[in-house]
Amino acid sequence: MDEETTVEALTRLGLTTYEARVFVALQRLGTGTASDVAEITAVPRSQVYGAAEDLQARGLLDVQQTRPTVYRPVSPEEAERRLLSQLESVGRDAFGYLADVRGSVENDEERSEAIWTIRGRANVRDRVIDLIDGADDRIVYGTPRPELLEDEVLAVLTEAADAGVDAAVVSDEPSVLESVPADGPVRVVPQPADRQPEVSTARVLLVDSDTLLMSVVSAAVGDDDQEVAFWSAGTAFATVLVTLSEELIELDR
Amino acid sequence: MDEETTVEALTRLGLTTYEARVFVALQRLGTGTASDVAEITAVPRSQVYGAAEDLQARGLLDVQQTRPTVYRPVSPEEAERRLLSQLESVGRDAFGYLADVRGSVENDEERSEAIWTIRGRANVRDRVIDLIDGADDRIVYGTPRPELLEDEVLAVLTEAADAGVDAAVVSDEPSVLESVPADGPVRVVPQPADRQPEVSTARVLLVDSDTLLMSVVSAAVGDDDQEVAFWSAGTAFATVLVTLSEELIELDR
DNA sequence: TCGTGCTGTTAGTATATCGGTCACAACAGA
DNA sequence: TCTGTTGTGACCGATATACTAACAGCACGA
Repeated sequence: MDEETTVEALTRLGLTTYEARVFVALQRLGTGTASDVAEITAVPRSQVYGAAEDLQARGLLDVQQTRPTVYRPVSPEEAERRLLSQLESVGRDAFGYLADVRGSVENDEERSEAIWTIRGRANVRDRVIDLIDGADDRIVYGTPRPELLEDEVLAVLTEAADAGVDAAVVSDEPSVLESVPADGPVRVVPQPADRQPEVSTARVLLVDSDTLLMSVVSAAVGDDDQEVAFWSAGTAFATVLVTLSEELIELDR
Repeated sequence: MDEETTVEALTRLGLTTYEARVFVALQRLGTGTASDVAEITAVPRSQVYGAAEDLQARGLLDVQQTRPTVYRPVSPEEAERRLLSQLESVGRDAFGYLADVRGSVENDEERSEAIWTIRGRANVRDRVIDLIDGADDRIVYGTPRPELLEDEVLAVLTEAADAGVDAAVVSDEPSVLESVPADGPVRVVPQPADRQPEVSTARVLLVDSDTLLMSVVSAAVGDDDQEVAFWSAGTAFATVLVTLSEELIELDR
């Protein structure tokens, strides 16, 4: 992470480019005047004053009212706390309102048989966790890649298993099975190596008899792998797919 | 909190106005097509597609690849978690870098005798907490207004007192003193009502023998009160001011 | 006392992002 | 085949913001 990237990150947290640059420069300086700041970063001296005023209003720096004015940034840890807690409180209000109005518009169209798609590994993982959370009866989680049995997933699996749900991890890859604690409540089900359900499947998740998620990783897009998943719950589709998947997996209870 | 405010809040969390409107509309709908969304919110139908794509990339909605395409937002709680954790990780990187480069530029100018000013009540409160955290020996915190003895401040006072620091709250206002638990480690020191140190003082904080913060509330600016504070630490100024303040306060140990 | 350089403020320009409109081809159902 | 809807892309204009320039105090020294 270099300075430019840091400035960009700070703008994503709500600062303007000038504010971010001034703040970073002041961190490097410890304390400094507008001229000091303008010297070591690409902000015109005359613009430092306005940016600093804004930063002061956000609680990110203190001001020494002398001539010349001297600025003193709060510590990075302090700044992180303040910025994030400001954003959190903004978020609390907004999402509270959303929870209120949720589903407030009638939607005559009955969208049954829905199959939803998700892009991005983190997003897929979050949906997996969501679906596991809703399990009543049993869960089957399969992947040939150890990195796709994330800690968070394993945690909710364990949690569900502790709550009485039959939870199993299946794989043809020993390293995946080994990452599940042997003495824990989550079962492991090895698969024969020649029995690949789908060639490029990244994850399979079955929950109860009517919920399924399946993902693939396409190496094509951009630099890094792009995981794409689809899922369905409470639909006939899902039920059929779950049954199908079960047949492909040797599930010795 | 109405819809417009919510949209604004979401933009502060990094969404564009269109993205925010689409997301809010989908919460109200449950699920919906681009046309559904365009109907109940001020986003041209043609622009819904792009906004939804972006929201999908952020993990805020799933997509049903049918014709017409149907969108399904994640729950508000889920969305809040994802947005904030995205921002947090952005922040972690940035502030990690800042902690590295901190003070990396030599600053020959010795800025001793610094007195720093702070604007905004929350910012003042944070600095108060910061200074209390650094106490070794004793803390005196005075205010005539019960709302300026915030819970967070009382908490760190108690924490410090538990750690062996002599912590005292002084006030001429009984309601302030009553908000300090009588059986707790923080002492209370009543002041005679006629003994106002400074007419409009909002807070006084003394830490050890060389740190002081003092704030006033000016009713002039804008609609709400604007608290302004100054503080100094480790300076001769501070030492003198601490001594001065002590004389104005009847500190019977 | 009169420069000279620095400080802080303000007006002003340029540009890029984003909100908003329009046109159109692909598609589905009648 | 006709018609309304869908999804895509080009286009425009306004606003925010990065950036420039000019200038009036103030400090300090010749």
